[in-house]
Amino acid sequence: MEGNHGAAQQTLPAEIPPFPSPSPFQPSSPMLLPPLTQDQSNDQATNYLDIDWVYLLSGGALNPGGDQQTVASASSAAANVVYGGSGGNRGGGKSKMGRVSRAKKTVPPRFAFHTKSADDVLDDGYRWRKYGQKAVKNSIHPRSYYRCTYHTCNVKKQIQRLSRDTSIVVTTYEGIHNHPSEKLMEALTPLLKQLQFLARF
DNA sequence: CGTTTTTGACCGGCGC
DNA sequence: GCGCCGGTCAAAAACG
Repeated sequence: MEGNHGAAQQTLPAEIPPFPSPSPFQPSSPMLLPPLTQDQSNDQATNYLDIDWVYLLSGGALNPGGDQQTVASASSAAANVVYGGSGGNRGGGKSKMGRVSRAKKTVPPRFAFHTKSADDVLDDGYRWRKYGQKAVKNSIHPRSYYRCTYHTCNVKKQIQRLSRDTSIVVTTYEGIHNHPSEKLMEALTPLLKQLQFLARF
């Protein structure tokens, strides 16, 4: 979000270190959100947490007491994306401005995945509703914005492809779900029932 | 007919 | 203060 454009502009880290090895990550396997360090809300410093969980889950070991990959690298490659505004004027033609007070500017912790997949949106067990799409600078691929459709859940995620390697999809999560995913519950219900049955003895 | 996607406009922050 | 830029809104279309 920190729109520092000029010298080094790159909000999303286009340079998360890639996997050392192809991880056996299946897009259909439900993922639990890993524990996050609650942001300490530094004044204006965006607390950018960028961990390659796929790498971690696939056997990559962290140094104890060590530093995760808190990468906030910014690379600059000047290239202007020329995409003309489409002529067709369609939805969204609003000219009123009395918008209700927006959410405050709190920057929840974010973390990104690199996924090698042919499909943009990977099935993580939650239901997402797309609410935006923007062209990314120095990339021909757009970035898509999704939001969790659960009633009171405000988790968001962004999906974009690397311009260089089209097979790499970067999924950036923002926030923590306050509810279990229906797919997870569906998978867990038989186990819970069996657990209850066994607990009677 | 309800839900999701599409897509230009709008908003707020930041650099100059 | 202006303009760029990334993120969000919301009307209409698309989808089932």
